[in-house]
Formats: sequence, C-alpha cells, structure tokens
Amino acid sequence: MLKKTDGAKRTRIGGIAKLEDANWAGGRNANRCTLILTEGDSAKALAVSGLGAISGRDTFGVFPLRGKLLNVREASHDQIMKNVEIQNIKQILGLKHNHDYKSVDSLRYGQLMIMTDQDHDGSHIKGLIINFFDHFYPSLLRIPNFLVEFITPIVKVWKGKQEHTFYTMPEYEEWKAKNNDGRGWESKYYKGLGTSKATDAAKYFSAIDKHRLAFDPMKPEDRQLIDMAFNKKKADDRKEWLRQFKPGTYLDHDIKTIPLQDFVNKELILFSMADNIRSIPSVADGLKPGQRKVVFACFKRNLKKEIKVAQLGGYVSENTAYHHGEVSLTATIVGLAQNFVGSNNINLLEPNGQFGTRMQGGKDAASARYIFTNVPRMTRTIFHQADDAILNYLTEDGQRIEPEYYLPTVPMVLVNGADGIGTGWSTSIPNYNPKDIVANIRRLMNGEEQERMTPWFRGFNGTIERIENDKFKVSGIATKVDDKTIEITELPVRKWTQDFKEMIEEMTSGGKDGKTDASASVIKDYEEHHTDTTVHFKLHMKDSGMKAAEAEGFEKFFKLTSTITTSNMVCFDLQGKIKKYASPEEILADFYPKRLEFYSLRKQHLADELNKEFERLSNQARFVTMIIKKELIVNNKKKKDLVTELRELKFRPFPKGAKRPESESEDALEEEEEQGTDGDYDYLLGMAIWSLTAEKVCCPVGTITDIAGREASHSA
DNA sequence: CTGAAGGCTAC
DNA sequence: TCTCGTAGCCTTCAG
Repeated sequence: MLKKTDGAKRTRIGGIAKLEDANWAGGRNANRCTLILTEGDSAKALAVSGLGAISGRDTFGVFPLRGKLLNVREASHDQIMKNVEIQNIKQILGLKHNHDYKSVDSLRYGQLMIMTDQDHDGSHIKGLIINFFDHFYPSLLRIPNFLVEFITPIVKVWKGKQEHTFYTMPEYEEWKAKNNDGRGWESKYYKGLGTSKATDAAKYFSAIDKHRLAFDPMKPEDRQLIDMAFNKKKADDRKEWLRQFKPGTYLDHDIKTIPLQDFVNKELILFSMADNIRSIPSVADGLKPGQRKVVFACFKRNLKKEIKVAQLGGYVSENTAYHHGEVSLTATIVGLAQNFVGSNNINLLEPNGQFGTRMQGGKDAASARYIFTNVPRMTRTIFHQADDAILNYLTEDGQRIEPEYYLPTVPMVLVNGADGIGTGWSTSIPNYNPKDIVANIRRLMNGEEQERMTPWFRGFNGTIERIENDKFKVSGIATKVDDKTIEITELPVRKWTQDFKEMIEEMTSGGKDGKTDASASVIKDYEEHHTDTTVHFKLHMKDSGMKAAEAEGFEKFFKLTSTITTSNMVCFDLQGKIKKYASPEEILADFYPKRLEFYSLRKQHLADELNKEFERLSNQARFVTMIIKKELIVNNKKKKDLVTELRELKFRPFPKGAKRPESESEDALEEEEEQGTDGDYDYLLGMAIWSLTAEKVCCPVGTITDIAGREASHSA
C-alpha cells in the first residue's frame, strides 16, 4: 500500500523549487539518471554549470542539501516527517517506505551521487546520507552503483610534465614526507567547492569518470559500523573506535569502489577526530583551537587600541589559517569577551559594546560590526609575553600560526570552565575561583596536599554547595519582605533572567502560551528592578499564592535551584590525548609540573638572551676601544676587508632580525652562527662614526663597560 | 541546554 | 519591484 508521504515514479514533480530535475527522470530511461545531492546552493551552481558543459541535463538532476542532514536513526517520527530535506529526497527519488528494492526500476533516478566539500564536515554529510539510506532503504545500498560520490582534488602538484593530484590532506602529507617536503614542486590548493570556477566545473564533468567513485554494495558488517557511527546510544563504542585511530590514516581514492567500512574507518573517522579537536579544550590553556587562534592573532597584532570584532575576525582568518565560517569565528570572539555572571570569570578580551548580558545568556549580543574589543592587561599577565619564545608554534601552508597550546600562569580551563560537544566525547567544566586555584598551586609548591575546590562564578550572589562527590546544588535568593511581597535577588548560575521572567509571567497570568487562567494565577503583579548585572524581581503575591509558596518552600516553588555536575570534565592532556578528569585538583595536578617546567625554560631563554646582549655590548665596547687605541683602523677600508679583519680578531657576528626561516637545518644555522654574513657585523660597523669623536669616546666607553659589567652579574 | 561547526529562509 | 545584509532558524554531537 502506498503511504501518503511515499514518493512515486512520475515524470514530473512540482513543489520543490530548488530541484533541477533530469529531463529523463521518472521516464523510460530513469535508470540511466543520476541525482546529484550537493552541500549547499553554491555547490549546486557548480554542478549545474558543469553539466552545461557536457549537455548532461537529460540524465543528471541536482538538488542542494542545507548543511547537516537529520540523523534519522533515533529521530522521532514527527521530526522525520516535518524535515523538509528528508521529505524532498523521498519525493525526488520516488522512494517507497519499507520497500525491499531488488532494482532501481521503480525509482525516478537509478543513481545517487553525493557532492560535498572535500573537507571533514563534507565527510560527515556523506555519512549522514549513508545513514539515512541504511536506516530506511538498506536494500538500495546493496544495489551496485546506486550510491556514488563526486570527488574533487584538494591539492595538485606539478614539476615539468609530472603531475600529482591529491584528494585528501594526509595523502598529500605522506607524499611530501617521501619527496623532500615537496621541494622543487609547484602546488595549488583547492579549498571547498565554492572556490571552484565554472571552468573547473567544466573540467570535472568532462572527465566525470575520474571524479566519480562508487561505494561497494553494502555488506552485513557495514551495517554494524554505520550503526556504531550514528546510533545515539553508542557513544562509548565511538570512544573505543577513536582510541584506536592511527595518525596518517586516509581513504585512498585511487581505487575502483569504496567499501562502506573503509568510508567509516578511514574517512568519517577523520571528521570525528577533528570534531573532538575543535570542541574540546586543552588542559594546558583551556582553549579550543578557534579560541587559541583568536588569542594568537590579538598578540600577533599587538592590539593596543580597540578593534571592531568583525575586523578582528578577518585578521584572525588571514593570520591563522582559519578555514570555517566567519559567523562561527565572531561568535568565538564574542564568547571570549563576555563577562556577565555565568560566563567568564576572567574574560581574555575586553567587551566594548553590547556583548550580551545575563538577561539572555549572551544571546543578546550586538552584531559583530557594531562592537569592539581589545586585549586587557590581565590577559598578557596570564599569557605572559616572556613565554612566547618557548612555545611550539604550528605551521600551515608555510605560515606560522598559533602554538600547539599556550601555558598561562594559572590553569585557565578551571578559571573560565569549558563546554564542548565532540564525537564520542563531550566536556563540561564549571568555573572556579582563581584565588582557590592559586592557593592550591601554593600548596603544591610547598609539597602539601591540595584542598578540594568548589565551583565559583564571579559576581554570583547565591550559594553553591556540594551534595555528592561530583554534584553541587546551586541556589538563587528569594526573601519574604512582608505578607504580600517576595523579592528574588539572585537566580541559579546560567538561569537567564528572561527565561525566569517568562515563568513569573505565567504565574501571574495563570496560563501558558498566551492563554490565561485567572484561577491558576498565584502572583497579583510584579515589578522589575534589575541592573545589567543584578537580578531583582519584586513579586506581589496573592494570598493563596503566598500560602502555596511558603508551603512548598520558595526555592522549589520558584525553581530557584540547579545542579552542577563535575562527572564529565574532559580535556586534551599535555600528550595531546583525550582524557577524562575526576576532579579539578587532578586537572591542576596535570597542569602544575608543566608550568614549572616552562618557568625553567623561560628562565633559561631569558638568560640566553641577556648573555647574547652582554656579548654584543662587550664586543661593541672592545671594538670602540680598539679603534681609540688605534689597534684597529676603520678609515678608508672596504667593508668586506674590514669584516675579514673582524673575523680574525674573533668578533662575534650578530644577525639582524630575530628569527631565521625555520626550514633551515640545524647544521646550517650553527655554521652561520660562527662565521656570520657580512651584514651580521653591522652592529659594529653601524655604530655611527660621529660617536667616535674625541668628545664622545671617553664617556660612552665607560658607560658601555659599566652596562656590560652589570649584565654579566645579572645573568650569573 | 550547551557551542563550534555545516547551511538556508525570510525580512 | 528588486537587491543587499543579516537575524533567525534548521541540522550534528554527549550528557
């Protein structure tokens, strides 16, 4: 029997505006037709443009998806039915519910082609499509060549007539490692389908066999793996799946067909890994990569005066190889600057403008083009500049980007807490009091035991008490003023004033959703006296309402409590492995020795720098002295000869500029250190001749010697 | 409900 | 009436 929502094999279907239907779809030659599902409208445009180049509109249809497809596996019937995306796909293909397909003859298309961006989120979308078919129409996945994908290169390299095309980054990385880091080869990156041009599209579709890759017919084992990947109840299985991930894994696209198992284990897994990396913070600095990129960019730009958030977003993108949407990035910047109760205890950025309030939990922030930010002094106190030189900076496309992690002077993951949802893993860490944290650091320094810490939120006036080992009760404040009046002056952390007001509104009208029911009303009227940082409701109670409230207790009656659990505190540890922490003290215990190590590294680095400066000044002093004593003649000599002379006299070369390119090998560096280029002697030769006049020499020489002497005793 | 991601629709 | 910018919405993922 046909269900109302089933598709049907019709030649023409209407009501799906974005569908570019194949001319032959649903007709005699329907089995020769391919429906291309694209990731968004711009990819659809690319496909349509490519089809134009090969006159493909008879046999190819195109339909754009809107980002992440519904995971139908555990979705409610209601949610599936009202999901426009799913319903459209059913209509376009002519899918019949519960039909056991032996062939594609009853469908409007004989083949489905997935065309997503060649990135991790694109892999996720492919997975969600496969999940949809596995769940509702597994028989279709068993038909050879029903499901195919369209792949586009992400890197091309060439040297003369030789050319290599790579479809995955790990594949490219592997090739680079084997080929002298790709030196001597020219390369081009293709980032996202949206950046492709019409000529690219024409090229792809003219050679469609190169870009079309079929999935293997589904085997029984495949179904279990797909379930493992998408079943909501199998997060623990996914943890195990991710634990055995081997770095460098990728799906080789130089094959005839893709086993679905390989898709899950070699491609989808890369999304899941990336999902965790972007969602779960490091225990070292409490930052996720997106946040770390923002902080790095602010330091790099050496922000002194305020900058528009939208503009900072652009700067971050350019300078840190950020490859995602700007909406996401500006939200990250805003989040770092928020300071209302329940957000950051120490906001790393300054909120100049409307960055959101506790009225709506920050959702009331103004648009990024209206608001400004800056780096508060505190941020550079915590992320100390003296550590910059000893951090491990990452590179991407030859660009030096943010460090693997910062190491703030206090564990910021505890100060500001963290929330994140990845794959298999999620994390939830509450805020703690910096004073408590520092006190515990002191205890560790003295070899004492840490004291147990309780979550703490700056500006919060209510109470937080431990009710279980990893459970805390958070209470707001309600006070009886007189027989008819109750004041509410604090809400539980992260209960937003707006939401609470809606409840008060219902208690006043006695109804829900605009309906009123006077008999259920318990509040006669109420006043609001909030400021931007405090909560203050004055409730004029009905007599019956006051009675009921007192009988139940204000806390319960007004829902003025919430709980914080500390049973899911997950971070990337200092080895880069995902780790669940049992307590904030355990987090501190991981952080502390690394910070100590960094203090000694910092000290060593500073000492090295001072020694270098000492040597430089000593050399200059010796240089001047030799000239005065006429042991060295500089007049009328060529620079080249003079440098040779300086080398013979064992003057040390000092290169100009702080850093050399990192690609140079250690050996080359050391050799250059000893010999130095001619320019490396400019610190001597550049000393202006006028400073060697009779009047000036007596004094400066003494001064230089003095300074050198002082520096020497410092570094010793 | 949280937040870093993918995306479009409607105003 | 059309275009532009964007607020507001849908989706994933774990607990």
